[in-house]
Amino acid sequence: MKQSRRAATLPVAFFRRPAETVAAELLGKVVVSTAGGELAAGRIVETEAYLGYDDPASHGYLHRRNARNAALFGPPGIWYVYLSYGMHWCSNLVCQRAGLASAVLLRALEPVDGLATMRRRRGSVPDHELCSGPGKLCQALGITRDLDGVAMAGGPVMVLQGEPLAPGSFSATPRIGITKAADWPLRFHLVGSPWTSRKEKGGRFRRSPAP
DNA sequence: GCGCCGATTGGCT
DNA sequence: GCCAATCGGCGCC
Repeated sequence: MKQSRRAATLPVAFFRRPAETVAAELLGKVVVSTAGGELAAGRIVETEAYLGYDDPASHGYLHRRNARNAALFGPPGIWYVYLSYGMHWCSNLVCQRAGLASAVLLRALEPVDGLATMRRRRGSVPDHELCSGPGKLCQALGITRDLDGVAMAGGPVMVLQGEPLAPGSFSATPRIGITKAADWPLRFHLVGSPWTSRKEKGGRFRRSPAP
């Protein structure tokens, strides 16, 4: 029986590639969570790639492995979830192959389903701030350490095929919130999306300097 | 609208 | 003791 393209879960092979490639291609895909017994879903509009043991910003830099980041060294297609600044959960999808410590951080979503649940979980914030950051989207989707090390396919939080993106609809910019190798252009976002963690700068969104 | 700062946990020096 | 892949509140243009 033929499955609808929209409803198909991404195959593990999708993640068996460099994090940079996966990060770009995750844009437009839909994350569906049933964590906590409630449905919440969003379209991915912003990601960040962490390349592996030779990326100074990766938690697995120089193969540093500990109790917190063990899932990062696991097989492609599993979740790596960690606590940031002692307060916020951040969700990654492991890429390429086990042992490389390569992953993609989900940074922002456009809410598409379960808005009432997201609003309740997030408190009173405007809708464009429900999932506009890695910690915020985890709170909105009910993601916690429970998801760490769990397979994406068939698990409580899955990524589905979205509509194909038009060529040139995304852009690569420097990574956010880190001090090492932050300038590497490994943050990907849908150009012009109002759902990202940062407002668009430059181009038509900013007045040109006086001549 | 922008920038600074504190909250709070865990792993490392 | 220090720092971190963050967030939200507050003060000041």
